[in-house]
Amino acid sequence: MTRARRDSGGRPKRPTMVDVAREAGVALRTVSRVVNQDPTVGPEYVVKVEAAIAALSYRPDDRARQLRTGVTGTIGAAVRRIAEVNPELAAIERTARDAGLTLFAASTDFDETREHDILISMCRQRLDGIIVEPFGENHAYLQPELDAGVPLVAMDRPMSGISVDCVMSDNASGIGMAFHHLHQHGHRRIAYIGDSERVLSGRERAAAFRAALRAHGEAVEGLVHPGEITPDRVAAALDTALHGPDPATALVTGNMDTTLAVLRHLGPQAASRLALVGFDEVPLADLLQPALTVIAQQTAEIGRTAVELLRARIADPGRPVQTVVVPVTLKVRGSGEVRA
Amino acid sequence: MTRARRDSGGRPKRPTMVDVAREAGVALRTVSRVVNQDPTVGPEYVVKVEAAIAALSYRPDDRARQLRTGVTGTIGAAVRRIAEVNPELAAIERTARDAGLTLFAASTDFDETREHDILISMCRQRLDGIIVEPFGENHAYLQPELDAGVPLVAMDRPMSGISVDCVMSDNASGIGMAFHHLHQHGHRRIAYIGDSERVLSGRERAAAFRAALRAHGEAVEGLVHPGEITPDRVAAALDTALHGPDPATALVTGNMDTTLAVLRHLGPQAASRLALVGFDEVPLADLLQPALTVIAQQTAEIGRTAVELLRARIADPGRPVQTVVVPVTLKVRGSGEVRA
DNA sequence: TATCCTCGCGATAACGTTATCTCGAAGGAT
DNA sequence: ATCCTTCGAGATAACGTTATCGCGAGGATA
Repeated sequence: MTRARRDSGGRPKRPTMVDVAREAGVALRTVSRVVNQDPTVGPEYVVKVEAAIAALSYRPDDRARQLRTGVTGTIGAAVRRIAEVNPELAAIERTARDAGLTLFAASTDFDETREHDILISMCRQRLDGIIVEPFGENHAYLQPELDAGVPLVAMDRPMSGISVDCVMSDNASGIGMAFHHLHQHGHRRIAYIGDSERVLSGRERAAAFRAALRAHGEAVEGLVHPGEITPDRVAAALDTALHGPDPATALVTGNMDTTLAVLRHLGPQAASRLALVGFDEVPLADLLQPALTVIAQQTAEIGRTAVELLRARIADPGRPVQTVVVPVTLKVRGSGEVRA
Repeated sequence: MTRARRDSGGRPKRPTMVDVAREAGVALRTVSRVVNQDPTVGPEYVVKVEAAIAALSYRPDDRARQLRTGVTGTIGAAVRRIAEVNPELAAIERTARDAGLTLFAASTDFDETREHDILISMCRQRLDGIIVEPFGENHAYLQPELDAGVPLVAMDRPMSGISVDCVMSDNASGIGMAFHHLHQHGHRRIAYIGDSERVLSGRERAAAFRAALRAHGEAVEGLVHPGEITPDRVAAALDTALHGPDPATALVTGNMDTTLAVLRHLGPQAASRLALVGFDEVPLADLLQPALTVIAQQTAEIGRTAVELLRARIADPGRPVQTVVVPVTLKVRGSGEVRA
């Protein structure tokens, strides 16, 4: 057992390959070969080196290895929120692990500046590739990184100002399915409350809803309410839709946060009388009364595809940019089957 | 605009400080000084270097910097699940960011092998410190890392086999509060279903519940059911507690997953007739009927404290090991106030 | 036995950055 | 006018690893 050296700061200094080589009485390069399981090393050397590694409790420094080899074996994921229910991220982590890649995840936190900082930081760390759930308005600042060969994949929404691979849900079909489902249950006044049209997914969903209304010969006025997802804004939209002269009897919500805001504003009693289909799965949707009917995104498929797109681009930086659209499914649970 | 060089692999090669120095006509060291905002650089040099940086779209390589300086500015968090509701992790990310630290989070996924791999990988990356929500039985394999000066903090549970800083909730008090609350509402047969006593939190909570029963002169038999959190096991425990000769009228659940398993097994009708207090906050607890009364952990405080403990240890590796116990609070919402 | 490979280990350069040291020029004091 | 100090920039080593190259020993072939 060799005592750990300490540097001037007083903090212990970890042994390096040089130390191991000295301890084992072999060359530095031989230690490297043993660590990397190079088969051309003689068995007696392997024994000596492994003994020295154990004696010093040597641990290779990945930073140095990465610097030398040029690859990090790590991909980054800049998502809106880690630490919240995020099945896409879970799928990304699982897929990355299966591919032997380490995942580095960070929350952009609905903050454009933070998104910028995270992405630039990931570039400076020379990650092998980056998956981003875009939030900002303009990502043209990433063009130099793209030119430098940084593999980049957008998830849930395309990026603006640059051309990158993208995987996203079929928003239009999903909204169409929700509308159609409610229409089939006898509703004629169906309202929509959803996210702001600033982001593409919000734009697509609101547009699809307007199109559905028109296709069924219904008027659009007073029924489509995109905007910020704040309790107040959602409450106002809800009041307009439900308490006007020609009140809606059914509602489609454009994403999970809007769905929850609606449920909280209405309260359990009123909510149970309203026909409601939410876009996006909601945790514990099955425990609510009535259980919540939703348009579910294939989140696992989206996350998996994001990693596969990224791996494909890492393997072939020159391949054509690709957009994958993943279908959505209707989950009938009760709230969407309230009759008019 | 200088064209990006390509290495033999065909992938673009990013410009380095040497390239910038050549472009700017200055020494390598001067570029480094500009990048690091060294005030001793003459203004005309700053202009020249910054122009060269922009022209080449140079981006410093953090790996090389980290290797040279020895610090990564990054802390790791090995938690059971990123991508699930995890307020502790959210607080960790926020606190780390405010401290100028990058957070690297990974899911141990309730898998001891995976936990081991993640922790070792974090050590190899020479992160500045590690926060771990321990899962495995024995962490003695981390002793060499501790000796080497790797700062380590346990969250939610202490670690076994090594002595490290720890922040955790006051489990015993929480269970006591839950029991007392139900007792005050007239219940005399109160059952407990919770996690396995294999882990310390499960052990503490079950023990506290037994102690509460004894303190109130109640018999313990048939009322305390620790074990794996599978739907079948929870269902069996529930049947034993509720359908025996002397059935329980109230229930304390030992953690969120148990609470959800109970609610799902009982169904909405039966659940609304049972007095229930859950340990741990449940997402959407306010939307259930009745809304769920819980013992809430101060998750934000726990996450923040974990980072602070880690920073303190990074700053002073020799400081005494410290355990912080954070109080819990009772959130009265309805389910715990069902009378006997 | 001489020659040619082949195999396996060692010396050394290189990855891209920062830290240490040197050195020249400028400016003030004697 | 000379010396000393100060200031700012350049040359070079170093961080810990892997890749390239060289070289000596040993076996196969002529």
